[in-house]
Amino acid sequence: MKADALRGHLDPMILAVVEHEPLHGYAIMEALLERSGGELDLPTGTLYPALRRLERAGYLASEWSTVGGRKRRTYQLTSAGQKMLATGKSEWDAFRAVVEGVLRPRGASGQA
Amino acid sequence: MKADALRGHLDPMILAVVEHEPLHGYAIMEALLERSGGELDLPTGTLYPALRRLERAGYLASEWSTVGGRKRRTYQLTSAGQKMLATGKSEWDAFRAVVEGVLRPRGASGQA
DNA sequence: CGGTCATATGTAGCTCAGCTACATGTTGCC
DNA sequence: GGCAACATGTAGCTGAGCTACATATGACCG
Repeated sequence: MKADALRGHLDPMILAVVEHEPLHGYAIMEALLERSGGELDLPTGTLYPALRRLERAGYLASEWSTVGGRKRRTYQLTSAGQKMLATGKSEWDAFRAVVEGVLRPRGASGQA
Repeated sequence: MKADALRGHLDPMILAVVEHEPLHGYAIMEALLERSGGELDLPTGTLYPALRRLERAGYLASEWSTVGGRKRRTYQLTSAGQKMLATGKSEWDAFRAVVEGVLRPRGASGQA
């Protein structure tokens, strides 16, 4: 998958992954990989800054813990994050409709 | 629509618009606007550089003409452009599947 | 005849998200 | 000892789409 394609779509995807259960960064990476059927393999240089961005924006809240000697920073969705996720989903639907309307127009005046 | 969302998806959309008939820049803008139901209103600072980029890449070929005293640069799809459009469409399908798999997972192990 | 809108094309410069590459440390296995 | 998986993070680059600006013609109105 091309890198640019993700632009602006990654944030809601991350929020969606922690919607029902808080997860730490590494687990979020694995969840994205699994939900995408192995397609979405984020580099750490993408994920961790994104998580900090989302926390700074108030959509995620984090908490440190130690499990088996390893430090984890666990993120959970805030209420603002829930709203943002809902917004993101409907924005995705709108975006998808736009792209498909252009890529595969049907009906009235689109076709030559 | 957020600006970032378009990243990496605009190119195939432009190619799709000139798939069946060559169009000049301004007409491409209008076609995108129409096919998207008024959602996709590109600034000229986005479209014209994009067209030049696509031409440089060999996906479009352009030709100047004058209609009613106004100069037009008309773009048509090259054979490389046709291939690129097909590639772009299937990449879009894959991307869409990834996003929706993450945003709205169903089945096996995704849900909490 | 002057103003303004639609038509038509273009450039300069900014922004910033996702990337590559690097840096650090633990646990577990061979 | 060494390597993989686990776990988190920063510095710096890239480039596409954006804002703002610049230019020019034709059409319509008063």
